[in-house]
Formats: sequence, C-alpha cells, structure tokens
Amino acid sequence: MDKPTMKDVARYAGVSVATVSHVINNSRFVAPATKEKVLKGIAELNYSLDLSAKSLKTGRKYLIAFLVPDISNPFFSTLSEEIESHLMPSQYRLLLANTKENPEKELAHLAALTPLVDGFILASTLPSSAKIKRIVGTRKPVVLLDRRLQDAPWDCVSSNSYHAVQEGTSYLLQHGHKRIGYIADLPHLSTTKERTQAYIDCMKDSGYFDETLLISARSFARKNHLHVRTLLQRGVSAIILSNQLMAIEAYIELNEQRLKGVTGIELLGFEDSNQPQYGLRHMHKIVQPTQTLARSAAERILKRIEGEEAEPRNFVFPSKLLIANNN
Amino acid sequence: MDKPTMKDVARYAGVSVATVSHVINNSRFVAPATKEKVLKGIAELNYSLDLSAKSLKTGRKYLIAFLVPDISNPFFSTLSEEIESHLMPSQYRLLLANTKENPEKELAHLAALTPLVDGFILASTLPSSAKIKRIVGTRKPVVLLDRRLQDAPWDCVSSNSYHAVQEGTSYLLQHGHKRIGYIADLPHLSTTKERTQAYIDCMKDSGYFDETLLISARSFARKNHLHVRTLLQRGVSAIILSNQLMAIEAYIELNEQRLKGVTGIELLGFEDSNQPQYGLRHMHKIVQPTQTLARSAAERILKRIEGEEAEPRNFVFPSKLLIANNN
DNA sequence: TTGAAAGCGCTAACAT
DNA sequence: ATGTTAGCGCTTTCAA
Repeated sequence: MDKPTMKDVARYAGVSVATVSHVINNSRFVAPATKEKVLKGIAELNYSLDLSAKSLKTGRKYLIAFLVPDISNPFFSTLSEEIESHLMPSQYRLLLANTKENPEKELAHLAALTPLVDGFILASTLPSSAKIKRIVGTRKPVVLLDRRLQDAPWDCVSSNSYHAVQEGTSYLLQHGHKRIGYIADLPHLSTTKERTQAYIDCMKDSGYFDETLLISARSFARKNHLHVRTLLQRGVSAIILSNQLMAIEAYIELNEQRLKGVTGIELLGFEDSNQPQYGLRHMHKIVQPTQTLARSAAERILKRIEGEEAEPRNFVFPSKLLIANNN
Repeated sequence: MDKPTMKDVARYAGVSVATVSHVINNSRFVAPATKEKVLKGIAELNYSLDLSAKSLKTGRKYLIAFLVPDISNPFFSTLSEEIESHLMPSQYRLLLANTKENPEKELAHLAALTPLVDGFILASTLPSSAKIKRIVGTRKPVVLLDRRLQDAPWDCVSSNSYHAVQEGTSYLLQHGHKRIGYIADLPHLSTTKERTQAYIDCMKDSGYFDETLLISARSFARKNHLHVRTLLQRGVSAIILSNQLMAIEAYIELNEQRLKGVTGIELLGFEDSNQPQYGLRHMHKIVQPTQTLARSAAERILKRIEGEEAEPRNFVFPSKLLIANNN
C-alpha cells in the first residue's frame, strides 16, 4: 500500500522508467500505443510524481515566493489570489510571505527563501534593489510587482496612477474645491511618489497648492482617522487618499464627522479589486487594474524561470478614475 | 562557484558527511572539537542544506498548507501571519491556499497539495469531514482551525463565542433593546451555529425572539448593507453581526443611515485581531483570541508531524465581549 | 522507438 | 566518536 513510484508504473505498463518519465514530461517521442499503456498505468495505480526527487535531479524547487507588504490589505490579498490561480495550471505553487512593510523582515524572508524557491514576485518595501541583489544573486529570477525599484535588473509589473490622480484632482478643482488635502503612504514607494507628484503638479498648476494639506502617513499604522481630522481642521473640502486601506479608514471617519455636522466634504480614494468592497458608495475612486497586474506577474515569473533571457522589461497598466454618481 | 554540498563541508572540516549531517541535525553525539570544525566549515562555505534531497530521503516535504476560506478577511489574514511567524523557527514553511468559501475548491486544493505537504491547517468550508478524510488519508496530519467538523479524527483549535454573544445580547436587552436583529454567516459553519444559538437562546429566554429578525447571509457576498436596511425596516434598534467583515460593512451602512436621520441603533460586531482595524469605535465588539488560536494551531500541526500519536483533542479558547464606551 | 544506468544531496543502518 | 555506503525517485546521456 505504499505510494507508487515510476518503477511501479513502468512495470505495470511493461516499459522502462525512462519511457514513463518521457511520457510525463513530453520530452521525447513515444509511440502512441506505448504512451497509452503508460497513461493507463498512471491512472490505474493513481500515480503522482514525487516533486522532491524531481527537484533533486533538476535543481528546480517548483515553488515561487510572493513577498507582500501587508496581506490584510485587500489589494495584496486580491493579487495573491489571482496569482495563485494563474499558477494553478503549472506545477508551481505559491509561497506567501508577509513583510509587514518592514525592510528587515523582507531581507530575512528573502534570505530564508532563496534556497527554497525558483523565483520571487516582490512587492518590495525597500528603497532600492542593492541589498536584494546581494541576497538573491543573479540566478533566481525576480519580478517586481506594484512597486518599482531603482536600478533593478528585473521585470517590473506596475500600474500607473499618475493620470488618474491628475484627472481626479482636476475634477475636484473644477467642482469648486480649492483646499484639497492629500494623505500619502510611505514616501519611498514608487507608487507614493507617482501619485503624490500628480496631486502636487495639478495643485500647483491651478495655483492652490498648500503644503500643509499634504500629509505623509503609513497605511500600516491605521491612524488615518486622525489625519482626516487634522485636514478638516485645516479647512479642506476634499481629501485624496493614496490607497484603498486609507480610503476605507477615511470614509468611516468622515461619516462620523458628518454625524457631528460636517458637510460638503468629498473623498477620492483607491479601489484595488473590482469587486466593490464594503460598499463605499459616496466616494470617487481610482480603480487599479489588479487582475491584469496579477496575470502579468505570474506570466513573467514563469517565463523567467523557464529561462527567458531577454532584457528586463517594464509592464505598466493604467488605473482608471471612477466618479461616484451623487445620489 | 557551485552551491556547496555536505561533501564540500566534510572535506573542508576533514570529517565524513555522516558527521556533518549529525552536527546539522543534532542526531548523535559529536565531539565538541569536531562539531566546532564542522560549524566553521558551514559558515565559511556558506553552506545551506538542500531540502529536496533531505526530503527525498526522509519522505518529509517541510511544507505545511493552510487552507483559508477568504484571505482578504482580516481574521484569516491575521491568523496566517501569526502561524507563519510561529513556524519560522522550525524548518517548515507555510503554503497558503484560498478556498473562497467554495467546497469544490477546497477539495481540489486538498487533492493537489496532499502529495506536496506534511500536513494541513484547515479552516474548512465543508459541512463534514468525510470527503476530506478520503482525500487526505490517515497519514497526513490535519489540524482544524476556527471551524469544527463532525466526526473529524483530528485536533481542533477553535474559539468559543457562545458566552460572549450571550453576554452581548443580554447587555443589549438590559439596555432596553427588544427588537434585536442578527445577521448570521453560512449556516453550516460551527461558528455560525454556536453564535446564532447563543443569540436565539438569549432572545427566547427574554421572550423577545422574533425569527424575522434573524437573517442568514454569507460574509463572502458583501451584501450586508442590504441586510442592515432590511432589519432597520423591520424596526430593530440593535443589530448583531456574526463576524468582523460583516461588522465593517454594517458599521459603514449604519453611518450612512444615521446621516439620513436614523438614530438610536446599537451594533455588536466581532473583532478578529487586537490591533484596532479601521477604528470602529462606536460598536460593541466580541474579540477573538486570534493570536492564541494561531499559536495553538501551529504547535499542534508541528507535534503531529513529529509523530505525536495521542487521541485527537479539542482546544477551545473563549472570545471576550468588549463594550464600547459611549463618547 | 526504447532501455540501462549514473548520479543529484542527503540520512541512517551498520561498521569499527 | 566517527566513517562507509546503500538508496530515496527521478532525469537524461549514451547505447541499441
């Protein structure tokens, strides 16, 4: 009653293990009749390949690690679900590691996982790629996801929200808002820089830029209700939140303020998956192309693991502004 | 410049590979001086054990799978983070699989992962353990987490919220609420049954039970704002939500209703990690012992993998009621 | 068109 | 107190 091996299948089918292996991997021609017999043996004995043995022989681990800054952030949990489902048809499995927006933790994970996996999908919380390169080396492929990194010799899959933020800010300005607050995430992130810049450019163009309305925060800290209050005290009539988690917090806080009589405030937030979470209906949103990001990242890492040698490429997908219908 | 093997370390230290192996695994006595040399060799050559080879030899995979119903639910994402951190000191890694509250998907994952992992931590979305047993067999240990299962021959780690829900309901009754609504999650889940029963028992005791105020929902559907409206139309003055995700949605919807003039409604929800998410301040909460659950589950699965043969045990940790201070 | 066999890096039984 | 070595299940080169 032991787990059957290739040898068992070979004996059953009256062929050699080499033939069984080649049938499974489609790695050389096998006569249709022979192939038939082998397939039958596999089904009959309920055989399944031992990946450890294959791994020992080939050097591959059949494991891909996805390092996320915060798995309880719906953006990243959706990404991981989608990546996982795109990996399903391959024999690769996804290992998830949570870095909690902590560079040390990220480096520790990279070091611990490097010998265990064939490649990384990385939403990095680091400011640059130097340390990562040192740990991961040049042999294991890396695909950067969501957050770009300086001088990184890897494929990078990200969204571009510059235009969407610009459009959104313009929309607010056109609708009479002059004091528009902005709550930014960690300043070293590429996403933060891009989005904040769009806001700044737009506000400066219109002549209403006021740096006291630009708050640098950390989505991980869950302190956004305080920042919302600060901005309200500074007289804003609209607030832009630089990601979904912050948007949810701000939405909740704004409602509480409304109950205390505050009126006329508009919110522009992010939505990171196209299933409407929590029904934040009265908020303008920038919708990220989450599914596309996930699919592209999964594709890239598989290609690189299979040995694709082309120059690193950037894959950029635009976010879209979604104006709430005011009902 | 190839990856060093045990042989390299052995040669460097002037000993046999057996000795190196025993030093690494602490599996037999090695003279301190010899051990020293080996350790030096390991450090010097930057050696790291090849788990695939070890795996082939021992049959272990050094991988544990955690099957979650919904990774974007903060309860499960917190659990996974905590389990992961408890596994860190061991050589086991956590594989996360998302079943999306779909029994078919859960079974498919179990089948795909069974040959790849040493054990499962399972927050099952199935109504009973029969099919799981058939797939997983008796060789791979399973630890049930959060959700109990009929006739399951496995350790089970769960919280008990019966008392907390009862206390909470009593509190509401004592504060003059008579029409108290309840929005339940999937009816076949052990957690749902237990919590709903506590509510029903309490309401019947007081003579105010009204079955039209008990709504059976699905947290996965994100439709709770509608259920809240339904209950308000039916004249409730308090609503109990049977998990955190539902609580967040209800909280948001209630605030919107308040803005339309609704007053005097109280909410009792769940909080699944003790970092206060989204600052839902004006809500009573039942706090789950999330960290304890995670620690216990990690402990159990490791013990079972190491071969512990004791009878399956239930580990139950109580949830706690937290009354909001009304400010 | 298929088979034989070496060997991947490790563990552990058997030696001494 | 330590060494020798068979063999885990697979891939792949070489041979037929």
